[in-house]
Amino acid sequence: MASAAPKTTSTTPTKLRADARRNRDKLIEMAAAAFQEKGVETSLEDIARRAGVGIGTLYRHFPTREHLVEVVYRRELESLAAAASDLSERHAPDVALEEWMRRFVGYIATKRGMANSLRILMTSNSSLFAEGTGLIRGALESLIKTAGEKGYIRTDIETTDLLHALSSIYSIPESPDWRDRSHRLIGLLMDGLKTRK
Amino acid sequence: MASAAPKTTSTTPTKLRADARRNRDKLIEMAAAAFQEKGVETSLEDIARRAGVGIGTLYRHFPTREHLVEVVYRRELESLAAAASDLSERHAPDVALEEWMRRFVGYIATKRGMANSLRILMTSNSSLFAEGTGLIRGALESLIKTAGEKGYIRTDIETTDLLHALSSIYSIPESPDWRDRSHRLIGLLMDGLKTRK
DNA sequence: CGCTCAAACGGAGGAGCCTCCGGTTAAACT
DNA sequence: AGTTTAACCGGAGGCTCCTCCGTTTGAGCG
Repeated sequence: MASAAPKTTSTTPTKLRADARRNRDKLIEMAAAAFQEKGVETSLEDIARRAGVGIGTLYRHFPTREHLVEVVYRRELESLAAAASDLSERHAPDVALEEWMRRFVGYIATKRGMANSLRILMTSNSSLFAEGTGLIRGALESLIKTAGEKGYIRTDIETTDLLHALSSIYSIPESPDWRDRSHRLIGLLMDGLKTRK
Repeated sequence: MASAAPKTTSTTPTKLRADARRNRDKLIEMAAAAFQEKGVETSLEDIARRAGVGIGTLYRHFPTREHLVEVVYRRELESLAAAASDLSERHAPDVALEEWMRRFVGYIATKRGMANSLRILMTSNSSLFAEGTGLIRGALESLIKTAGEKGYIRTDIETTDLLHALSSIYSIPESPDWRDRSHRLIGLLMDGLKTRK
């Protein structure tokens, strides 16, 4: 009964008519923006409106709110992972690492508050999250590795440990200076990473 | 910010105007019936209609769907627990135990399918569930105890074990003969309980 | 009793959800 | 280029949610 969900990767493989693909992309883009500023509870009708399509079109592409959330979520995760190699090319390894951690924090910041809705996704489609953390872990790992090899930071760092340290930012209570706090924490971590053992 | 939720026990202590209490009780009763036959997703408007009150009245008493669900849930839990002593008075200890287990099974049967909605409650108000299982455990325990003391069943039974065995019925896949299966399981358990070690 | 008024009622109204289907159009074929 | 048609579009419609506020009523008091 409840099986065989169609794949909905952001790099959609299924062939779509030109107009369909256009609308789909626009919807994802607008949904991302809307989720950002109003949380996942935003009106779907509003998202459709912003994308300049009818509500019917939205529902055809994403039969469920969760489908849409999933695609947006995965997309952001992928771009965050991709940013790692990008930053590596453009900056010194330590700068790249720090900047990436900042972005990571910025990313999970937007995810607070919609924890409840994400939980539904989490239980119904846990593979998404497994993949997701895999991607992130990989990105962080490669940053650590190159920075370590080139002598910018120590080499005895466990990726998992650093990831945990970053994730702990979740638990910093909501407050106006949340961003500052998390950035200070990252600074602290960087100092620690640069310490020769 | 999110704290100090008003107590909503089924034995409501807060003084209410006569009409208010009447409506409240009627609403709970109808909600229980509606949840039973259509699941927790039933239209609240429908519940109000059945209870013969306006939707506004429903929302005043239960600002949230979850509030209503909680009250109904707790009520049923309490009556299930209360049934234990009732059965004890009316039947031989072993019969009482078996009958109670049947009712228990019947109860959790109605809770399948609305697992998702209950999960929200579970995370937001876990004390309810702690209390709930406590009540149930207590009821089962006293049934086992008297049946054991009077020599109807063996005395080396752990309440928790039996409870687990009963709860495992959750995992029996949905099917037309679900009820039969679970009753056979109970029969099996009873046979085991009567075996002198 | 009859008055008073805080408490309770109830339903209209604005907004969102989701479905359904007649109209539109990209793209394959001739 | 013209035709065909399957894929796609969009919004009206039926339903539910939840709030807000004018009206009704229970119950304490003179």
